Amino acid sequence: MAGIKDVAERAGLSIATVSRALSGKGPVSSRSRERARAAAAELGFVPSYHASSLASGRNHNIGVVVPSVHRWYFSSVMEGISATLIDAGYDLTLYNVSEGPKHRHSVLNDFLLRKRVDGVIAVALKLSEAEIRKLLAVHRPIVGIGGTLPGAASIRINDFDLAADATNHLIQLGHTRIAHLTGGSAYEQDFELPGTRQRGYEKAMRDSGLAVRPGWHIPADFTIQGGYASARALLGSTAERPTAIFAASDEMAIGAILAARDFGLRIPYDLSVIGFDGHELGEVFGLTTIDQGARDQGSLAVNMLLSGLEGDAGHVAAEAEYPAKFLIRSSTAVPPEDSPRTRH
Amino acid sequence: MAGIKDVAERAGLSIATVSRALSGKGPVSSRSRERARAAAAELGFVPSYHASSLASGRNHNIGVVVPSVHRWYFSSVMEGISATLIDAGYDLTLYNVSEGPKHRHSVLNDFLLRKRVDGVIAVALKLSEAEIRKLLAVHRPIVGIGGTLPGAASIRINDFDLAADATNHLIQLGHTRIAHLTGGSAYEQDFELPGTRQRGYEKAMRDSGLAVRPGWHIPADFTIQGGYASARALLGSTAERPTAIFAASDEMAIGAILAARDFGLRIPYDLSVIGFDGHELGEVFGLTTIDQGARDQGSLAVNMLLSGLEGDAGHVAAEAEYPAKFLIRSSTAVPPEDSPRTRH
DNA sequence: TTTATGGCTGCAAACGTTTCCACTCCGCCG
DNA sequence: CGGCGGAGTGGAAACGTTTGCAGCCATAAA
Repeated sequence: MAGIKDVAERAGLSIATVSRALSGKGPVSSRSRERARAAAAELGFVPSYHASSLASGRNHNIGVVVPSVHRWYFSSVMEGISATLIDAGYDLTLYNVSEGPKHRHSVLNDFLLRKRVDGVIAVALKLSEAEIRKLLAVHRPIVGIGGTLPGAASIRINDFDLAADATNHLIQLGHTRIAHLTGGSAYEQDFELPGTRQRGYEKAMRDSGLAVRPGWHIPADFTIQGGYASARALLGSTAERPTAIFAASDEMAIGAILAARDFGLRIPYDLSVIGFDGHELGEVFGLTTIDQGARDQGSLAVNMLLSGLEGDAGHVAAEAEYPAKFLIRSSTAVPPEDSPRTRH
Repeated sequence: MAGIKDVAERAGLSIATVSRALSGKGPVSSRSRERARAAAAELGFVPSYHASSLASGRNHNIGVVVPSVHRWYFSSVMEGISATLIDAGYDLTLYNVSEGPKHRHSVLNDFLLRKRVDGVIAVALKLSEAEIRKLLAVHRPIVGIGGTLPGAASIRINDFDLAADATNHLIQLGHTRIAHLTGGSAYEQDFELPGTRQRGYEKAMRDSGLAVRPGWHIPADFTIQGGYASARALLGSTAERPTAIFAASDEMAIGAILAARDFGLRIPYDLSVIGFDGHELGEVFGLTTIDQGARDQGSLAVNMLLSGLEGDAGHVAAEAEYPAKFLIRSSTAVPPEDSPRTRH
């Protein structure tokens, strides 16, 4: 393996000059620059990552902590993050802590403290203040996505208002019996948005003087399967049936649509369904939803991080609210005229 | 930031001893070990990643190259890889090249050559021999998943035989008019398995003397949306309708089921559908499929890589075939008795 | 008592860059 | 015409570990 020394020899230059020529930092005559480049190319020289990081203190590496890489929202964000990082010439070190608290703990207290990343993006992770403090002590910038980080920058959507908007959309159509599919408790551990969206739903209901029936916000786990199972239970029950469902994720909404079909309910005539997220699959089902642009949020997070890294402003802009788009398709309509059968 | 020097001073030991004590390599008296540990803990010492990598030549970091992190198969494999790596104390550097050839090229010819990873896992990527040669020159082990890598280790399932099995399952049920949903051409660029599965399908058909009608293997793009669109086109056409569909992915199979429902076809009475992969969602649809244990393949790849790294065997075991499981659920049955209407 | 043995230990040399500093030119301004 | 500044260069000191080597001191064997 050729080192910078070999390049210097071959180019007839000093190591220092070659380093400057290849990195683009510092003044180098164009003649020297050419020579250095040529020699490096001939030798197939690639600078040692560790040596240069050690000497410069810059890693060109961003750590990303996610609760799962398998679910739609996270992999969407990841796509945005990874594409933007590659373009910027940065590595992306992935810490997927889906295996539970053990991994979460070792990542936060071991892996991430070894100063091998220049910054951290935490996706939908509720970090404690102590955890943030420790991270900030080692890495300049941290940005959170989908959840505020006390003391660090973050980018998020307004889950509360948007959930209220979604609910209001149904209310304005004339619905009064609106159920809500939300996150399960296991999910919640590290993740505040299910709760936030649920509160948005409750507020909209209350503001319109509508009852939030206890049986009508149902934990699912944000997946199609979960939404399907919960909606089956809901729609199959002998109690009065809702005329609309607001699901806190598109996946659960799709599950609800599938369940409704099982019962022969036509969407949107017998049942309106609105989701939340902007899942590509929503198109197939004509799902009305709120598109939160997960992918773009990832890109944005990277840009925030990198600008805070390059500019020595030290800390990154405090908090950015990402504008979500209301997407009205064909899964929501006015409620059925005949107040549907009230069994029993 | 405390360095090893500070720890040594505090513990009243030499730097060398502290290093050995903390890393566990080399002989250290238990008394020294205790002292070193205590001092390190008190100072909150975390060894510098780059310095130790530079000195030791070991990175404790694996590079993973994937064509996408957003689709089911890849994110499943990633889950397995990431969990196993964290347990082993390794970092995972993710190179997601879904953005196309530009990223693919810079990752393979730039990012990965800077010796910052100890090994590479390439998922479903068709690497050229030249690319593999360059990688092997820098990193000892490389293992591929879901695609053979000439000259490197790989772990894969037997796509050809399994696709034939799936097709034969339908044939044995009595089906003769069997359509196949396969990958699209854009997808194919870097990925050999759609073609392989298609050839398995064709072989099984030929072996049973059945016609492979040109209009009946249809490109989709491995997604639910793609499968849905293709199946709609297929089932809605005026031509003779197949009684069974073999989809090269579960997602496409699910799309086909949704499309069939649109046409009022009952699964499996009017139409049998078999998938391929082991997608969790298959359960909801009662999808008969071949579970290829994507997640476990990821774990296995890591173990192969790490054992080739720790043992200085140099190269990793050549090629492992992962056993897939045939999962018969309720989406396949004997074909309808009345040879269904042949329109036109 | 002497000599081998072997576990512990510390010194110092890597590892391969980046970057500070000092130095030499050269052109330009006063 | 002298001094000044700035571009270009090279030497050498970091950066913070790991590890080869050699020395040391017990203990066991002769």
